[in-house]
Amino acid sequence: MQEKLRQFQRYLDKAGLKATRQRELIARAFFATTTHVSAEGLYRRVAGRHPRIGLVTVYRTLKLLKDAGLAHERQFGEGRALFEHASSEHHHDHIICTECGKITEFENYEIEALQEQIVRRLGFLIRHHKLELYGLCRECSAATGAGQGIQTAEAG
Amino acid sequence: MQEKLRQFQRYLDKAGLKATRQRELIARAFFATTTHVSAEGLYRRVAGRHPRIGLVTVYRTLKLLKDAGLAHERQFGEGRALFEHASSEHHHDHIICTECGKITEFENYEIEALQEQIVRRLGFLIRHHKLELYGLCRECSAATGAGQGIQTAEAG
DNA sequence: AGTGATATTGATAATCGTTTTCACTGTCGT
DNA sequence: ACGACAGTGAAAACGATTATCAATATCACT
Ligand SMILES: [Mn+2]
Ligand SMILES: [Mn+2]
Ligand SMILES: [Zn+2]
Ligand SMILES: [Zn+2]
Repeated sequence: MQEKLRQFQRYLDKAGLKATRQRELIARAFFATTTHVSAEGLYRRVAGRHPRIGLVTVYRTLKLLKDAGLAHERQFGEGRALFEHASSEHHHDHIICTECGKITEFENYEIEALQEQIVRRLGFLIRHHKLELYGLCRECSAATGAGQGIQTAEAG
Repeated sequence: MQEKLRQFQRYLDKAGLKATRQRELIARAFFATTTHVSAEGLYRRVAGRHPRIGLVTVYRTLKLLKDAGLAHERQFGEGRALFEHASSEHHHDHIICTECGKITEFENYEIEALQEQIVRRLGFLIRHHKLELYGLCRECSAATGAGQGIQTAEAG
């Protein structure tokens, strides 16, 4: 957390940007999150104790955090974007429960490798990809009484 | 095309909806497309010869076509949605050129199978998925002079 | 073919997350 | 401390899509 804050300060300095009170507060709140958070959600966390900060500045600071390589922006389905730490850890993809909104992360080397092959075959140069599985989590599928039989992945 | 139109008419009839002049014109224009088209794009095609049709009706008819199982709606990146025929053919995923917007389709059974495994392991019940690869197509990567060396898929 | 209940249309306004604008304020190198 | 200029926040703008609503078209039933 302290290290990430320092990284952010360093980025601002190198980019000739100013280290403002608001930026530090927002970055601190962001690094304190452990899940996927929306701009609005982060705003509420910050505004709780610092009412003078505007939602616009949260949007702007999140963009800076992305530029600094410290945040990833995700667009699940429609609606608002969610942000999460851009850990130096592994890349991961997501499973989203369409009922309760729960987001589960996973990583699968084989899928990534297969994507590689496909792309190379087609002559593309891949920059990034998006793999999202939508469905019901264990709890929600139990609750809605959906059969637990074998399900065929069919996509949209 | 004639068959798809008939399917649409049948759907409208069964759902107690009316077969209007506008719906037929819009459906006809949609079935005449061969690529991914936006609501606005389809509207322009129709409005060319039938200026009395409104964009709103295009949106509404596209929703009906989806409900009838004849169209798929895709959300690539941000911005407007694109629609394409929901052929009875195989499911497919997409590669999108971030430079020129070209969309290439592909299907890979192994990836689908791996997704199955992951999901089953996590206890989810999958409804649909989204796999999109973003990068430069052959032409654009040549034009921008990006090296043709081996590229590592790294995702966002 | 005519009637009437009601589904549909299209112009317009509303929505919603995000970005721009702009006058005022804060930061930081000097 | 000064001053250039980047940053802030309130409000307005944005862009794709959806809701409203009065006027119109469809179609089952005569
Ligand atoms: Mn994540
Ligand atoms: Mn397609
Ligand atoms: Zn759930
Ligand atoms: Zn291209």
